[in-house]
Amino acid sequence: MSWTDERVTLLKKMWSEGQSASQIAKELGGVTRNAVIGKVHRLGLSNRTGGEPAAEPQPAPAAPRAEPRAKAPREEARTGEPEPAAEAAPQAAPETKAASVIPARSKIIPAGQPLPPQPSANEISPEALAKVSEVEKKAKKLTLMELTERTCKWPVGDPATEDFWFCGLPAQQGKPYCEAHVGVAFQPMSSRRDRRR
DNA sequence: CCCTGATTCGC
DNA sequence: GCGAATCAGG
Repeated sequence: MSWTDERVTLLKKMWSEGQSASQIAKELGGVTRNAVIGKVHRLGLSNRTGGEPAAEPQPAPAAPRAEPRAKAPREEARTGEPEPAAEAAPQAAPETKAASVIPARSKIIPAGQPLPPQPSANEISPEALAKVSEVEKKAKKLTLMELTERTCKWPVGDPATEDFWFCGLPAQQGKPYCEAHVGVAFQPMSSRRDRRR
């Protein structure tokens, strides 16, 4: 496979959307994530800050090459790159209609089984809920059959309707949900403290 | 172990 | 230019 115009276009699109190199590679087919990453760099869009070039001055003009080639171990010397890479999380809206985001508890729960924990809104941190609502937009919306060992199995919607799917985003290693859903699924004891009953 | 991107360098 | 191998990190 070669980097045709449309393949590059798709690459750019997905990369700017925040898709991972491996996801892009799968989508494109015929290439590995390494190929994707390599291309991304050659295209000069390694900096995912969609907008600006983030002008990065070239401080150190490559120092003298002590020992040239040779099978010697890689030179880890990074001439210079303070770049804190602004990880500005677009948390924004604190109160994102979170409530509607919680997986609806159907009235027809079979014999009460493994449905994921479905805490009530009032006992989850607003941040976590906000995160969930954000993530939901990017959810893969998988069907039961499409879930795998490593996809988020958080259910969304009412199982009794067509509007039901599973998150499907990459799950946290060892956990059944993606980062965002792990956040609302597993809470520290402290938060459910005075919930005596 | 799973995954991520970054870099090098023979091709 | 390409991308496997490798590195570094979560």
